[in-house]
Amino acid sequence: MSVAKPSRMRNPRVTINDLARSLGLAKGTVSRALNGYPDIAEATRVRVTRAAERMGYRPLAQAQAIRTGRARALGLVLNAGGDDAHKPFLTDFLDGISRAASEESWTLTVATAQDEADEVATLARLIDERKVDGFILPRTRLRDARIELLRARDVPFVLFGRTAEPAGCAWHDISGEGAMRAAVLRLAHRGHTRIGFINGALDYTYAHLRREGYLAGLTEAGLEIRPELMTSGAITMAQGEAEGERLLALAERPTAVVCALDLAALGLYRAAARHGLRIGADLAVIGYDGIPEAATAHPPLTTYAVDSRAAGARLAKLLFARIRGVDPERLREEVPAQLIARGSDVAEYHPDPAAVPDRAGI
Amino acid sequence: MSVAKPSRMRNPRVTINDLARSLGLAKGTVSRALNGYPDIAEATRVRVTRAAERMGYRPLAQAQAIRTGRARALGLVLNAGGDDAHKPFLTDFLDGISRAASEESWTLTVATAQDEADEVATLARLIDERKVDGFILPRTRLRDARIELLRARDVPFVLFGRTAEPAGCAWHDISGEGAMRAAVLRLAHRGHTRIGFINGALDYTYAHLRREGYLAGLTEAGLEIRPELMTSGAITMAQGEAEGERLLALAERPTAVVCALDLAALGLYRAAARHGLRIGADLAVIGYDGIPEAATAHPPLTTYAVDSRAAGARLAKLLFARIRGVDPERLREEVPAQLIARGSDVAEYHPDPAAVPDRAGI
DNA sequence: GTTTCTTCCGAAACCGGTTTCGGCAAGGGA
DNA sequence: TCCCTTGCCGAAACCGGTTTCGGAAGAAAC
Repeated sequence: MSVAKPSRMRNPRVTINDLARSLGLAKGTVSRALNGYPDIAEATRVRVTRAAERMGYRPLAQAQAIRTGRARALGLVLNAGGDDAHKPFLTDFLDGISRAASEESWTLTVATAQDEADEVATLARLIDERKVDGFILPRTRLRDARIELLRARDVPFVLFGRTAEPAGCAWHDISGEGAMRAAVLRLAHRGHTRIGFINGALDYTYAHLRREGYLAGLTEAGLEIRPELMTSGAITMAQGEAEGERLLALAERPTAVVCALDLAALGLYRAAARHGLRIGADLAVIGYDGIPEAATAHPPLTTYAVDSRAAGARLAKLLFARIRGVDPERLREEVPAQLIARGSDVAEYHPDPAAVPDRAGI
Repeated sequence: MSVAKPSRMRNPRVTINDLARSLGLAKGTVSRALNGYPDIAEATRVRVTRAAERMGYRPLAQAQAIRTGRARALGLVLNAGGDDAHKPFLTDFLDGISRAASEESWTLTVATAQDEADEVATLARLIDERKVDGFILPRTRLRDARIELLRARDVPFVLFGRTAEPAGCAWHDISGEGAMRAAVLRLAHRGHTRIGFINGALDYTYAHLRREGYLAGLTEAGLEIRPELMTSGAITMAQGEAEGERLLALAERPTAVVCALDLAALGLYRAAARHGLRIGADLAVIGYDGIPEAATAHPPLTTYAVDSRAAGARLAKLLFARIRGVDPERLREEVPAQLIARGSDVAEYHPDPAAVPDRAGI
C-alpha cells in the first residue's frame, strides 16, 4: 500500500534559469531569443531554441501570464440548465476549440451556469481571476447580458451566433436562415404548397433567423404565409411530437414540414405515424442539425447538417485574432449548412439508407 | 465603428499591493492574513478580509501558482474520436465538475484527444505546462496508458470507472454490474428464462463489469448461461439494432433482453418492430443510462439511470482530496444506478408514460 | 526591575518568467 | 584616426503573489 506524501519529490521542471545557465547566457537573453525579439543574433537564437528543444524546456504558462497578462487560455461557459439542442454536438464543438487552441499552446477553460444571470456571474468570476484571455459565447440571444458585460469590461469575445446589437462583436455562425429558405424552396419545387414550420426556442437568435429564412423561402416561392402552419418551442423529441400533432390535426394539414431541429423532426415522425401518414410519401419532412439519429431513422431524415467541430475551430481562431487586437467588425463570418438529401422529403420513398451529401444549395 | 486598440486601458485590478497600502500593512502580512496563517492577530485578520471584500480584491491565480505550484485548475481530457456513449451526459458531467470546482474557486480545463496515444500526449502537455493540478480520467480501460503516465509522473488523478491494476488509484464509479445483475433478477422473477444481453464496447472496463453482473444475475437466478444470447459492441442505436436483429433471428430467441446502453435498447426496439414483436408484451427490454429518449420511447424504456452530474461533483471532490495528499486507497466509492421502472419489461404493457422512480434495488 | 517568552508584524527573498535600459564591441563614414 | 552608429547581450527591475526570517513590543516569570 503506497503512502501519499503531500510534499514529495516534485518532478523537477527545467526552468529558464537552467537553460540560461547551461548556455552561459543571461536569462533575459534566453527569453528574448525564444520570443523572437529582433535584438538577438540569429546564431544565438538557433543555439537557444535547440538547447530548449533538447532539454525539453516548456515555459510555465502562469509565470508568463503574470507579466504579460496573458493566461493563454480560452474561456467557454456553457448553460447547463434546460434542454440544450447543441448537446449532441458538444464533444465535437469542444474538440474543434481544443485542437485549434493547442496548436498555439493555449488551453480551454470551461465552466457551467444554470441560467443567464449565473452565466454573467460566472463570466465575471473568470475575468476577475484573470483565468482566461477571452470568451466564446455559444447560443447567443437577441439581447444578451453576457455581451453587455464583456463589452463593459472590455474583454475580448466572439459569438457563436448573432445578436441584435452587433457593435463591437465578432462572430462565426452557420446560416440557419439560408438552410430554412433552401428547404422551403426545395419543397415548393416539388409541388408542395402547404409547408409547415416547427421552430425551436424563441429565446435564442437562431430561432428568429430560421423563421425569417422560412418566410423568405415562402415569399420567394410565391406561396401564401399561413400563421397556423407555424409553431415553435420544440427543442426535444417530445416537444416536436406535440407540435407536430398540432399541425397534423389541422383541417388543412400541411403536406410538408420544415423543422428547425432534427429532434423535433423525429418527434414529428411519431405524430405522423399516429395519423397513419408515411413520411416521405404522405408527408415530406426536412430537418436541421444533422444528428446521427437522423441517418438511422425510418425513413432517413433529409437535413441540413452543421459542422460543430469546424465551428469550434473557427471560433477559436477568430478569438485569437480578437485578442491580438484585430477589429471585430472584420471578424465576422457565416457559413452554410450542408444539405444531406435522404428519403424523408421525396414522394417516392426509397429505403436505401445511403446518404448523399449535396452542396448544391437547394 | 469602434477601432480596436491592442493596448487599451486595462481595467485596473486591485492587487495585494493596493490592499496593503490602503491598510498600512506589509503585503506579506496581508497575504498571511488572507491565507489563515497563525501568526496574525484576529483583529488584523478581520480588518484585512473586510477590506479585501470591500475593495473587491481577488488574488491572481497565476501569481499564486508560480510560488505555490498550484494552478487551481482541474484537468479533463475527453476522447473525441469514435462514438461515445457518455456524450448525452457530457453537459451534466461537466456541470457537476464545474460547480464543485467553483465552490473552491478552482476552474476546469478541458482538452480533447483522438485516440489513446493522443490522450497520453495531451495529458503530458498539460502536465509540462503545469496548467492543471490533477486529472479526472473518464471511461477507464482495463489497462490504461493514461494511468501509467500519471503514476510515473506522480500527478494526482481520479478515475471515473475502474481499472485492472488499481494500486494508487482513487475512483468514483456507478455500479453497472449491480444494475445488470438486478435487471436479470427482475426479469427472472417474472418468469423469463431466456434472457439475452447486448453489451457495449469491450475496450472499456465498464463493459466487462456489466457482463459480470449479467452472468452473476443468471447464476443467482439459477438460469443457464447461453453464449449465443450474449453479444457486444453496441454503443449506437444502429449497432443496437444490428445486434438485436442477431438475437431475434435465433431459433430460440430470447424473451427478454438486457442492454448495457439505452441507445442499444432503442435500436433493439426497431429490430423487434421488424419481427412483429411488441416490446413489453412479446419481448421484455431493460436498458441502462437513463437517456431522455428512453422516457419518450414507445413503450417507455425501463432503465437504470446514472447521475452524471453527481458523479462529476464527487469526482471533483475526490480529486481535491487526492491533491491535498489523502491516501488514494481511501478515496474509492461506488454508487448504485437508479432503477426507473417503465413499461418495456412488463407482460402487460401500459401506455401510461408515467415514470416511477424505484430505489428498491430489483 | 530584569529577563524570558510570546505574539505579531515588517522586510526581504523568492517563484519563473518578461521587458527595459545601458554598455561594450565591431563596423562605417569622414 | 576619430566619432557615430548599429548589433548584440548582460544586468536589473518588474509582475503579483507566497514564505522565511528576524526583531519590536508586550506579557509573564523570577
